[in-house]
Amino acid sequence: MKNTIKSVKGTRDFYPEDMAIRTWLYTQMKKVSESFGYQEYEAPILETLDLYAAKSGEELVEKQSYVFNDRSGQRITLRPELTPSLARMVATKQNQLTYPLRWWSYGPFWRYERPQKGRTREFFQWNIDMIGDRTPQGDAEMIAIAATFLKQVGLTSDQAKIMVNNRTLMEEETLKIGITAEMRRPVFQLIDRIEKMSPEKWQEYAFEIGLSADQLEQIKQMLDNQDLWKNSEELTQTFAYLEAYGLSEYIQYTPRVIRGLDYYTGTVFEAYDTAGDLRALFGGGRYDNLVSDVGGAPVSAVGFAAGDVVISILLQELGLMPEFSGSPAKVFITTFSEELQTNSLSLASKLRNAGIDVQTYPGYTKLGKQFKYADKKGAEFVLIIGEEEAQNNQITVKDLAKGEQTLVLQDKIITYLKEKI
RNA sequence: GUGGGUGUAGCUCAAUAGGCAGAGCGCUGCACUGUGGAUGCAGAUGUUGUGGGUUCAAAUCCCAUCUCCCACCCCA
Repeated sequence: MKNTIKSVKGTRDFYPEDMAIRTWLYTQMKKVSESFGYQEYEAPILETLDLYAAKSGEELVEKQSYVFNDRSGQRITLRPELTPSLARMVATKQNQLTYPLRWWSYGPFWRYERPQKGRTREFFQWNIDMIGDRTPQGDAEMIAIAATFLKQVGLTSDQAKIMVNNRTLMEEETLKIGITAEMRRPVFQLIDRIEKMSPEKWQEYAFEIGLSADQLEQIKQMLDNQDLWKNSEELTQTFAYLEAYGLSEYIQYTPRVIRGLDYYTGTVFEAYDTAGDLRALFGGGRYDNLVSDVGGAPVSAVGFAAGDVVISILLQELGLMPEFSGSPAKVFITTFSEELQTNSLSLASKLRNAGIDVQTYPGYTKLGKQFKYADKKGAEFVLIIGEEEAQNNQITVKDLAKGEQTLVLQDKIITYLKEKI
C-alpha cells in the first residue's frame, strides 16, 4: 500500500461483507420496529446549527458537530443526533398528526470525536420514539421494544441487560434528604458518575458540590437500594407491564442509571453487555419538553437510540454475528469455449427471466479455474454447456456441496433448479 | 481537547545485544488442456508509515511528522 489516498478519520469503508452485516442489522431493527407497529421516517442529514443550539448538550454542539458555512453563509451542520429533527417535524405538522405517533428511523450521524473502541466519527443509529402519550404503558412498550431487539439479534438475558430507573422518583427521593431543585443537576451528575470514578474521588466530588456527610451517606444507601422502584407508581406499573410482555428477564432496576442528558424527565434506561466491557448499547427515556423547545405545543415522548458500532462489537465477540460472503447468485454458468459462450449467455438470460439469480464467467479459461472462482463466490450449482450437452440439448449441473453432477434437459432446467434452490 | 501505545509482504506476525528483511496464511503457476474444496512441487511478492539525524553499517538508536489503536472527556 503506497500512495493510496486515505479515508477520512473515523469513517468506515463497507466492503460487501461489511455491507451485508449493515443491511442485516437494519433488517433486524426494521422487523422489531414494525412488529410493534412503528412507521419508518427520515430527516435531512444537513440541518442548521440553530436546531441543535436549542437543546442538545453544549459539548455536542460546540465541540463535536461538523459545522460549515454553505455558499450563502448559513451555518450548516452534519446532524449529530436525530431527536431535534424529529421534534421539528412533529412541531411543523403538529395538528395534522394522529397521536400517539410511533416512528422509527435508521441512518448516518457524525460527531467529531477521537475514534476508539465502539466510537467512530461516522456511525449509524436506530432511533425509535412514541410521541404524544404519557403513560407507564408507553414506557413499558419502549423498553419492551429494546428487549425484543436484544432477543432478535440473539442476545440472551445473561449477555445483555436493560437498566431502568426514573428521574421523577430520584427527584422525590433526593428531595427527602434536602436536595432541592437548584442542587438537583450537580447531584444527578454525581449519581451518573458513581460507576466511572474511584470511591475516593467520587466522595471528594460529592463534597465539592456541597453535599453534607450525612446527605452523602443517604445517597449511598439510596444507590444500593434495589427496591427503591417500589416508591414509584410509574415504575411499579411499568415493571408489571414488562412482566406481561414476558421480557422481565432482560430488565433490571438500578438507582444508578440516571442519564447524563438533561432533557429526560421520567423513566430512563440504558442497555449494557453484562460482562461490562463495552459502552452502552443504547440509551433512552421519557422527554417532555423537546417539541416545545423547537416551537411546538408541549407534548410528551419516550424513545431511545442505538448505535451500530457497539452492538456489532458485542455480537462479533460473542460469535452471534452471521457471516456473509460471496455473491447472492447461487447458480454459476461456466464458459466451455469461445464458441459456446453464447450458449451460456442465453441460458443465463433464460434463467434470469425465470427469476433465478445467475452469474456467468467472463471470457474463457480452463474449467478448473472457473470452478474455483464459482466456489469462492459462494455458488452452489455450477452449470456447464459443453459440446456434448449442446448437441443433446442438455446441461450438466454440478452440486458443489454434494460433489454430484446430473445431466438435465434444457427444457427442464428451470424447474430442476427451482426445486433445488 | 488531555494522556498512553502502535506502524515490517495482501493478512497475521518474526528478525537474539545495530550486522544479508523472514515465516505461516493468502496469491500465481504446474501435477490436473471437461470439474472446485484436499495434497505435493515451484514462484512472485517490501521505499520496514514518511522526512531527517547518529553510525563503517539502522526495521532496530535519536528528532520531527503522519496513521491507526486504547483510555479520559462526551456519548450511540
